[in-house]
Amino acid sequence: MTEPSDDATTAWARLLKAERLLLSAVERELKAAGLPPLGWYDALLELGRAPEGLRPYALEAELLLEQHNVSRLIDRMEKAGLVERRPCVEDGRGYRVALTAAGAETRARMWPVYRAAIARLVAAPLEPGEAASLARLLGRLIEAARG
Amino acid sequence: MTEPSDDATTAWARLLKAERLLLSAVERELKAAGLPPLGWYDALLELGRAPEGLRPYALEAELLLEQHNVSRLIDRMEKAGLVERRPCVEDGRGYRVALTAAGAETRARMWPVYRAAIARLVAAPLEPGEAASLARLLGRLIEAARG
DNA sequence: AAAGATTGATCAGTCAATCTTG
DNA sequence: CAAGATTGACTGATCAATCTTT
Repeated sequence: MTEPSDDATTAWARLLKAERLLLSAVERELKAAGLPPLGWYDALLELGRAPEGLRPYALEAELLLEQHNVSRLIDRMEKAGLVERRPCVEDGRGYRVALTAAGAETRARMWPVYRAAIARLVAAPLEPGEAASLARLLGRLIEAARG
Repeated sequence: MTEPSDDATTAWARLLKAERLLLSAVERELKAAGLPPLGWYDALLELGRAPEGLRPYALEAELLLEQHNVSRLIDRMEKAGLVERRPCVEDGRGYRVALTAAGAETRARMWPVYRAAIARLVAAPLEPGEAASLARLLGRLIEAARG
């Protein structure tokens, strides 16, 4: 079948629209609170799980970013003092990126704002169980796009 | 309630991830076919519904773009010969944007590529009826974000 | 003053080329 | 040569200021 159903086309259009609307609302709230953009949160979160630091290529896979974008994201976050580059003994080509204390602190300040936005924009509009349904359906799309 | 459920948080994370993955796949395919980015398609589609042209502020609302971004999008599309700016008798501050023949033709060439991508990325991974469920749930988020 | 639209400056993302080490 | 990472040049998005007309 090469013809998508109307339902599939509507779902696709709404996926784009919902993402834009919700993401822009979240970014607006973070900015209003004097906090960094959401992309930084994701990076800080991943790095927080690896006290010894992560290789850029590992961040690349987690964040769905390209190599040069990771490189520049790390540049900006390092400049802001939130992460640091540490030499890597096992592979001289690369290094490890690790959270600084300021990075951990910034992530901690971002979460309440982020959490409140998710509660209002995602949890509140849905009936109990619908969030799980939505997560399941989106999970199917993600799996299929990867395979 | 200010604490989102885990389901809501998962749904949010997957909304971001699914949108990124699917959109980047679609953009890749359009580019591989020598076609313009998806944002142009949306604009061409809206303009195709209004033979007499649309005011930029109307496009702004439809496409969820900001005024200055619409202004520059029109610049690029006009430069590519796909739309034209027409004087507007009823309001001297603005103008109307209208499709050219080349714009209509480009939109027609984009649709088969776009349609095939939606079929593969959205329709194929879901069971019958699931696309409708997904569309409904996303619609709820969109409504709530607007209200 | 408010609405419609544009512009210059700056910041982030992308492309292609490059550099270093495995 | 392949993998990890960076850089310069360009394109696109954003911020703040501006201009014109209502």
